[in-house]
Amino acid sequence: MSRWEPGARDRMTRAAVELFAERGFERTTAGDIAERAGVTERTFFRHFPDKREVLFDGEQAMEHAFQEAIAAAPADVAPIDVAIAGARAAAGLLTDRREQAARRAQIIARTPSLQERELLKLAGMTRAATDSLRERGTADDTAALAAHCAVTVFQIAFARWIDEDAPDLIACAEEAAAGLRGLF
Amino acid sequence: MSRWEPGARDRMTRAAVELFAERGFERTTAGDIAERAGVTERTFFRHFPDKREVLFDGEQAMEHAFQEAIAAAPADVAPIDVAIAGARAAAGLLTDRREQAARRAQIIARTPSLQERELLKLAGMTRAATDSLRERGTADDTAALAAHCAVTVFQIAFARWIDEDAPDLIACAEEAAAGLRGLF
DNA sequence: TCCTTGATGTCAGTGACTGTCATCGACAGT
DNA sequence: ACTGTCGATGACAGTCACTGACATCAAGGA
Repeated sequence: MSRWEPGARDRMTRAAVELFAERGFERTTAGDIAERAGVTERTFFRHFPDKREVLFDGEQAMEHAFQEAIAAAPADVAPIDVAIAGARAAAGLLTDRREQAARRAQIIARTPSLQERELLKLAGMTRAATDSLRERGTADDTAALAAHCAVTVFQIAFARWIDEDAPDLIACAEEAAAGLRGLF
Repeated sequence: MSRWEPGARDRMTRAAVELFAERGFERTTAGDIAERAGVTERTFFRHFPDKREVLFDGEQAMEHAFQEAIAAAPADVAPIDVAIAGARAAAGLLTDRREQAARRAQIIARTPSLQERELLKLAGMTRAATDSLRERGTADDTAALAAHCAVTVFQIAFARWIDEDAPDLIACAEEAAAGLRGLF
């Protein structure tokens, strides 16, 4: 038996989501989260660089899925279709966790400072997608535009999935992609 | 003659830009800015809700220009073209101030926390554009997609204007819009 | 047995904000 | 000129997000 209970990081994320849902993000201090998780505030900040980050712990996985799907696409597919395939892959990581995603989205929607962080993560996805497209030979400008479009598809699909009780996130992404094509 | 020198807000924005350029955003305290502007820290926070906001004082004007251009567009123009006309209008507010915009962009590029704030402002522009498109009868989904595309055009045009010494922001926007159409 | 390592606790400190109250020039009404 | 209100500011204390430095202690290896 170790000196401390294992799984501290996981306890902190759970405690944070609970407390944010109960009192809201701003009315929850880092000390509150740490206390509920059975650690000190200092330990909280050793695991998370700031208080917001505790809500964005899985984002890097989506970025990876996005990038790998782009890298894996056949060479003769058009950049916009490659990028959208990446968005679909990222969406695939969420399909099982709809309830959790909805709770998280509700907390973020109520808190401007968390919206900022979410936008930064989406910008990170955009940059990652842009880089992946470039590596397969897409021109810089085209890559950036296609990546932005794909992230837009992801965002709009996610919003509809949560807000309108749509059953399947991937289907929402297809719809959004179709809508995008329909604009031109 | 009044009790305090007038133009306190303007002095604070100037002082902030100077100090951020000299030492960087994080190494500048709100008290530093206030001191150089000849006021107290408390007064700084009466004018700006937070330290970052001092760099984003003119953003609302761009949002208005964006919205009004959308509202003023003829009824028979396609939504994506209306939205891009909005982006062009917003860009028009910057054409005269290239130097200032470049300084600001450099500060922001060095500071993640300022990037977050900028992304939030861009998201505000997207929402405003979406609302304006809806008001002229565009379907919700179409409006959101077109607004996202227009803001993307704005972003990419701005980046090229600053980074690649392009002479004219509006011309950059035309190029970006053409590139976007070329994706489909 | 001793030493190292890794995760944690403890504590003091900085800086971004916020609430509250006092101050004081300007301006209007008398 | 007298007076009262108003708006912008100063002064000050307080909370909370973070950070650096050092101490502690279980586990595992030499």
